Amino acid sequence: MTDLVHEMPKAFEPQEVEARWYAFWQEHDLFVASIDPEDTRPVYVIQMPPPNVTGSLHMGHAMRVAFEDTLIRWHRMRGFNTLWQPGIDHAGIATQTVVERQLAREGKSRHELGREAFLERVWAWKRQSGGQIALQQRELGASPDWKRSVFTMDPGYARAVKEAFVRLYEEELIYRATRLVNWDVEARTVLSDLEVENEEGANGELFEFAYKVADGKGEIVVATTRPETMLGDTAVAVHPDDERYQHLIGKKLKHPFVDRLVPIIADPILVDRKFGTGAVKVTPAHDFNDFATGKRHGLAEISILTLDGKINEEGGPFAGLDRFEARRAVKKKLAELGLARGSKPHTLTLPRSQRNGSVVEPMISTQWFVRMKPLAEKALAAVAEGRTKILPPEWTKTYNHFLENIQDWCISRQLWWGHRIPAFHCDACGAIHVTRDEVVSSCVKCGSGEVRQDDDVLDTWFSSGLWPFATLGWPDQTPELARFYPGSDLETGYDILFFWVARMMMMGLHFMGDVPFRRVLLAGLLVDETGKKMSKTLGNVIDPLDLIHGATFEQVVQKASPGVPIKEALEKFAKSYPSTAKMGAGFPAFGTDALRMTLASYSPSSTRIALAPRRIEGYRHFCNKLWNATRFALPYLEGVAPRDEVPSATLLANRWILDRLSVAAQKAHEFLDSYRLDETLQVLYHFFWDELCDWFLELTKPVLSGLESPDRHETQAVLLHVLDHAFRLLHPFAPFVTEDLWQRLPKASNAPKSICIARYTVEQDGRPDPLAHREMSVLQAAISTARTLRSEHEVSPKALVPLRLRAGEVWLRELLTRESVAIQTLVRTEGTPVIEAPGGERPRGYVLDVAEDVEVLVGLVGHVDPVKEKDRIERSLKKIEKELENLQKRLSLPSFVENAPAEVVAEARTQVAALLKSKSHLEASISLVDELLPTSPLSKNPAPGLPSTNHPAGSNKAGVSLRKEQVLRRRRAA
RNA sequence: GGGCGCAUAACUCAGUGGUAGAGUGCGACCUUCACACGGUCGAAGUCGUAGGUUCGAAUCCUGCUGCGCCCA
Repeated sequence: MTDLVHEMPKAFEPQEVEARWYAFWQEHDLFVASIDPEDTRPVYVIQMPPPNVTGSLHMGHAMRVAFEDTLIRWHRMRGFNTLWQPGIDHAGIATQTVVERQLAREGKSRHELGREAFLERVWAWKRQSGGQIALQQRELGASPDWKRSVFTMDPGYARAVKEAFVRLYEEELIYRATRLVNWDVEARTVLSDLEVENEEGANGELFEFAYKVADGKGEIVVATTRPETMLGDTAVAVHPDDERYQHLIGKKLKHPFVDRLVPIIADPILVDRKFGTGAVKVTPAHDFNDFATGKRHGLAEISILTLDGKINEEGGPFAGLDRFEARRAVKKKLAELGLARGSKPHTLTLPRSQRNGSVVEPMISTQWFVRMKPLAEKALAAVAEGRTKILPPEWTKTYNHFLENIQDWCISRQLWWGHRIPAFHCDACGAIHVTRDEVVSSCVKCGSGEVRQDDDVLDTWFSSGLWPFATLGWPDQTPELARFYPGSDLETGYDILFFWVARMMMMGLHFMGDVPFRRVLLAGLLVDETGKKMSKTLGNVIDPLDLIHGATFEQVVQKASPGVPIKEALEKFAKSYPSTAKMGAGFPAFGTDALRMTLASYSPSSTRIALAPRRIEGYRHFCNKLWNATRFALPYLEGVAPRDEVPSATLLANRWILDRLSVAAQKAHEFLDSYRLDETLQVLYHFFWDELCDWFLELTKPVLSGLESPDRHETQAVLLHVLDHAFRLLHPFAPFVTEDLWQRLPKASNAPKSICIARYTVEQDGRPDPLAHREMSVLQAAISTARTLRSEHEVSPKALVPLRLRAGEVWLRELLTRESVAIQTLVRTEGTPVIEAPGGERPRGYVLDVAEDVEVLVGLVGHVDPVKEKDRIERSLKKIEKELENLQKRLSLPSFVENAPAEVVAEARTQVAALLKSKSHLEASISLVDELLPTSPLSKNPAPGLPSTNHPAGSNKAGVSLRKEQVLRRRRAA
């Protein structure tokens, strides 16, 4: 028997366990989604947000796995045909940027290489590092159907993207237009509105300068935060009602640098009379408000910037300068001309590229757009009608607001890496031909051979928007599509609600005629301990694998702040994670299971999730607890025959733990169903640690270590059953440790080969037993009370104390007698506790407390310091008196008694009665303190009588947790 | 400017009208034959602030302060 114990290391070692099981799962093909027509299981589908091909694993990915894998494993165990669709996104700008940087280090540019060679280079890089994340996701225990993994540049996927584009074009939902767009001068591409981040509170200056009136009479002073744009000014606007400028409206100004006259116009929309000088320079080609103003007044749109952010030939003497150099130069020149009118500090909102942080320039450009209104209407309706539910529901408002105010979506990008737009331009006649054909050799309109494909590629999010059906073979009608569309749950961070979720909704509804998923589960964003987003700049990024395998802080910060001197990086890191100051040299190996449970333990409604390494530690301890409970149990399970039905149980502990199992399973189901992984985990943690380990195992130890007997057989069967089901319940959260331990249990010959496909525990796998619950709560209260008495009197844990339990009701005495071995063991009593009817004299040197109608008397002679004891009692008395006062005050208010529900009033009265009882006990006890001395002079005197033993019924209700019960009892008792 | 959210124990967080909870940390005792990654017991919170509604408010309403996010 003892050999089994020695087979398991004393402590849980995650690395060793994790390495074994993933390979096992893959070998046995446990994660496959079936398209077998004979397979009639219900279907459950999650589309995994595809990580970027460039990306390295970060905490966000770990969180996706923690949530989605839990839901997938849960459904798989419930007998669903599950599809967790994995994949990788080609991530246009991000990937192109990475490869361009590599080239730059070699002193080359993509333009030197040419389009074809550059793309070959990107593919090579993709082949080399593109599978990295998928491998790391395996370390997180993810269980998608890997064989179905899709890359968004796969030929099949590319075909879907092209088809979607062509159809939308044919339906006139895609069009080409010249607009003012957001230009990323660093990446040299247009961006959609969503890819521009507005940096609020940026420090800038408001620079003022004068335009001279062309007729030489006077000037007008304008203010700007971007002086260089004056090179493109085509008007100056004032408010039509502004008396200061009435006489100037309609006059012309002389541009100081270029040969142009600038009209003064009146515009009530653009101009805020109170801002600056009340006169506004108008640059239609480089400002969104000015663009609109230009349209209202028919102004010329003069673009002054090149695609890489330099001043073009329209800038006269400033041509060729970078936009920021030009800003300085223009100011200097204006000053030289005596036109500068000073500047003052000004906070402004700077538009920055989400991708590279460069300041975005509004530019006039011809691009492809998607007409969003008709698509958005359907997506709005689908959520309004409940065809797709958003959880937590607060996000629905945000979703609606976005779609109700949606602008057309610019989908073309001036990149090379991506899905090339399937449009062909004729250089002879200017015709545009959008087609599914790979090659177009002559113009369909004029027949000219001067035809070339559009140079641009599509926004990556355009292809991502097709994900739920393009991964399943669309536009073909595949068996996969028939079976797995629509998906069930879509889980992701709320930050891509607009980018991805809303667009999938629109595309899914448009192309498939149905929503892409039934529920959208939005999770918060991981931030550091100070609440800041994780970013390279702050140096607060944590590689989840470092938490799983352990790492020194030097190793951690080398990844968090690459290239930064180690000391500086460490400082940054310590600032972001103050709690790590107490963690020594680095993170210990917490293991995947602990990390996953930690991530799952946050409420889904929190928008920010501050990763606290200490919290992970708590779950590692929990894994160790699972491990050691099993290590304890295994020797007793040798030769026990596993059966699928609930074992019969006659002993209280056995009946009780089956009751608890039933409740835990029921709650687990309820919480998982409503996406409360945190609540589920809390229930299971409590079930395993507090109920199974602290009470059940402790209570059964005497039986298990005893001789063979029907009781022992029964207990062994129950022990096996509850461990088996505890592991099943926890498996979706902690796949590795539960698989390992579950495999160690004795199993029937027809048992599933892995816990992954074992049936998930349901309520009926336990056995509800209200009587056992009631009896157990009495037993727990009696034991806890005795322990508290011991401890509060500072009796050494080693000492054995005499114990007497007195109860008026026969069933209670029978119960306590039946459980006297357990009581003796758990309280550490001297001999068997005496169970008797109340009313007898209190023996000398015993202290008394009451728990659930049971008087608990602990003999303390020789164990206690009377002075300390007196102190203790007085402290308790004070507390009780305060509480009594509050309760009695409430009860004396007629308004309370009349209006509050009867139960609440009754509860208050019960509490008062109990408190009064405790109070009199305590008062009696104080006078008894002296007799606690081993040789008390008072010993000759008989102990004063104790108050009546007919205690009112306790107010404990079934269902009150042990902790709660302890609290209630403490409040009442002394 | 508009909108959303958060503020609860030292820390990280639960808690949708009945008088405060968890994990970690802290204190005391215990190296008891599953686990010191443990056991038993304990201390610790005017629930950001000021009002209001209510018999009763951490919870509902309003104002304020601080923090965060989104949109324009």
